[in-house]
Amino acid sequence: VLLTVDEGELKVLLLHRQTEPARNKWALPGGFVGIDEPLELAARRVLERKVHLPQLYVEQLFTFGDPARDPRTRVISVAHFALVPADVLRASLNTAPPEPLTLARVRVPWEGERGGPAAATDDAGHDLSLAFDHADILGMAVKRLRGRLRYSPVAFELMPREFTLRMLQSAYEAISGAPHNKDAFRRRILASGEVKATGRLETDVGHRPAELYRYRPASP
Amino acid sequence: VLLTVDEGELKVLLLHRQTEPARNKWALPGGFVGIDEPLELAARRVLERKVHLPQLYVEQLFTFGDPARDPRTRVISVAHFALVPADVLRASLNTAPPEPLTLARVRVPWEGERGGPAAATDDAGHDLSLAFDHADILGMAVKRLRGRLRYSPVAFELMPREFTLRMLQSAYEAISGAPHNKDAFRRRILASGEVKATGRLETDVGHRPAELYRYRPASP
DNA sequence: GCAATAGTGTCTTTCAGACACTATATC
DNA sequence: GATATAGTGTCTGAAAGACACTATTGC
Repeated sequence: VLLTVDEGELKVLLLHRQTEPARNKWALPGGFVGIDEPLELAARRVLERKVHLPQLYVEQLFTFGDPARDPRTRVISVAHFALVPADVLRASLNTAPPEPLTLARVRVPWEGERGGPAAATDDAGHDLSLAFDHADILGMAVKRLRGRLRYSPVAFELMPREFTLRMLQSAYEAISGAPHNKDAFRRRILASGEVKATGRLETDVGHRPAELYRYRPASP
Repeated sequence: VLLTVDEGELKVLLLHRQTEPARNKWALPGGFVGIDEPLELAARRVLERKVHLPQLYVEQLFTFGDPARDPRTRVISVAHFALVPADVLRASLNTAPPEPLTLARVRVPWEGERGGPAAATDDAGHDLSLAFDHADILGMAVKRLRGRLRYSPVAFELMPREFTLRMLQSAYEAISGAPHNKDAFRRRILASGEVKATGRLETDVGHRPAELYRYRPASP
């Protein structure tokens, strides 16, 4: 489940299936694990084949094993989710071989961290038909990402190298699906010591430019 | 990973391996998934075979798939963790067939939710030798349980039907590995609306008896 | 009465939300 | 100068920690 925040919205990479089963539906990228291959490496390899992306954040999500989830035979999927900054992903998609893939908006029909299936929509806002139990997997990824947001610096994985605090807040809001308090957000992020001011300002923004920051992982 | 809190300490059910590999080491209960069996059902079945326990809390934990984790062949384990009140487990162990199993103390060499392997010790406090990567699995279970503690009513799964707030706090402390503030703990639990006073008091305690409460899941 | 723990009241600290205000780019 | 957003200062309210105090059982 490759997620990103693009233009203030949470998006997911989907592939258009050309073969049965679930032909013409949209699916999360997937593949088989090599007999001597670690699970996370397999997830990275699958993504690498679709979009050439080294060094992205990958985390194991959940293992889906319902006997009926694939009509062909018993398939157990160790789902992972990955995060990548939108600018990096866009650049990668432009150089990738022309494949029937899309970066779809994620529509989450529940609030907070309650969980449940999620939908993907096209640019017009119409739901895409997802293959197999991929709506459940997508929902689980969003739930996990929302949970990580509070206690883990995952949001920085979605930022370019230098970013403004407003950009970071916008990513938080896209993920959590709720607005955040500007003052409190700034105070909290700055107090966390996880960002370092560069002293430089953004340019060409038509209003007072914000300072650019970099992510600096906390030492302990 | 069957965990419980017994006598104020976090404990785990371990089986003594009688056969190679890892002979004479201690292992978490495990087994193979049936070809048409859901994953969580398999976990429940395995536990049921060891200790007859209906209706216990089971949650998928993490899937361990390192190619070298079992010396015989590639084995991928979808680890689950389960919670059971100590009194229920003790009663069940007494009626179970005499098997080489133990309820070992869990020793967590890290603080908070940092994660990492955990150890199991005998009553004298000496570490037991754990089979395969089961120290990693145990550590992951403790990490997850500590994480659940704050935002999820899992601690009630470890309580008998009626319990005092002090017992509940003791379980929290055993799991988190850190003392809690009594006043704040009481306020928080009572304010959560997840416990219902019974009006009855504990008896034969040699000091002022505490009121007994029951768990009442929050409505929404 | 003594020991031990249950349970309550209050003060302080911390932190998030709300709001108002000043600052500084582009146009 | 207008506009829009960046960034700061201050008040308030919620919740946790600290501490002191009262309550109630068995012995």
